[in-house]
Amino acid sequence: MNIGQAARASGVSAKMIRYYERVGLLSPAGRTRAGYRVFSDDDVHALRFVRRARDLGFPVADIVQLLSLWRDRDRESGKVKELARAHLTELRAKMQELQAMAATLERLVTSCDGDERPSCPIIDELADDA
Amino acid sequence: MNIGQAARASGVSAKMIRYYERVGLLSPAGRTRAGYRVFSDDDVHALRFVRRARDLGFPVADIVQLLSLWRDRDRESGKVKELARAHLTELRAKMQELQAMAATLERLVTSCDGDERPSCPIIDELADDA
DNA sequence: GCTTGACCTTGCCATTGTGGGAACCTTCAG
DNA sequence: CTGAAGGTTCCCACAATGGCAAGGTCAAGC
Repeated sequence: MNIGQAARASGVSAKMIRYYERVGLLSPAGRTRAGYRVFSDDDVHALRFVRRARDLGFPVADIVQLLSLWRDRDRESGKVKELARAHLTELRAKMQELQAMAATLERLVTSCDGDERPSCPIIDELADDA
Repeated sequence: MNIGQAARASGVSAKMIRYYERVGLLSPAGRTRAGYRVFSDDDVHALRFVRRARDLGFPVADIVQLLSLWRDRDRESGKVKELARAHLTELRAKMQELQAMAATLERLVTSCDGDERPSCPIIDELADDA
């Protein structure tokens, strides 16, 4: 099948399939004589794998590892778990950053009257000379 | 003062000061005859404002608005509050995305033995044929 | 006055993953 | 044969930040 069909079958856009190939996440697809990429069912399977990993927020670099572990019949599940755990730690760190911002912002939003008058604790805190 | 001093005084890197000027967040700084940018205390004050807003995760486009509201003696605090509230909504949305990923990932990590054997629910779920 | 080091200038490259569009070629159906 | 749909590559853009390189400037010390 060609790239459009593979895209529809996998849920990965044609654009991204080309990108993944370019950055080495996927090995170069075969080509017809005219230069069209050709995909097998296995390729589509791999694309779905990639999409699911992306949906979990794994960066492309991690997915390279995950794909290789997936294909390794002798993998140690410990390695997969380590990757996942490290990523989970990343996610939690980002969540905490956002959480901290949100907490401050919430406090400010709550304390601001938000009417037609200029007095505004939000602006005041941003402009704080301290 | 020159850009390095302004950077140290504001906590915004020289690189970012130039960037903010280039993208129109800050009006172009004055220059010495030699072409060095010159900053006033007011400029530094604005830079600190920008840094605090960035620390709260406001995108540059929002900060353009916030700066203009800060300078507007007749601002309506309602407009500030609206900006802040919209950003807070964004933050919460991102947190929820991350939260969903983290929840799935946590379930998977917990269910994986993570030893030297290949069996791995994490890989299984990513590769799921369903 | 000259050298040296610190600091300034601009400009380009990289990041991360995704989309948009142009210019051009291929395939297939009518 | 022609036209539509879809493939190809390449460039651009996003957001915000850092790094590096080549070159100009300034101030201090000799």
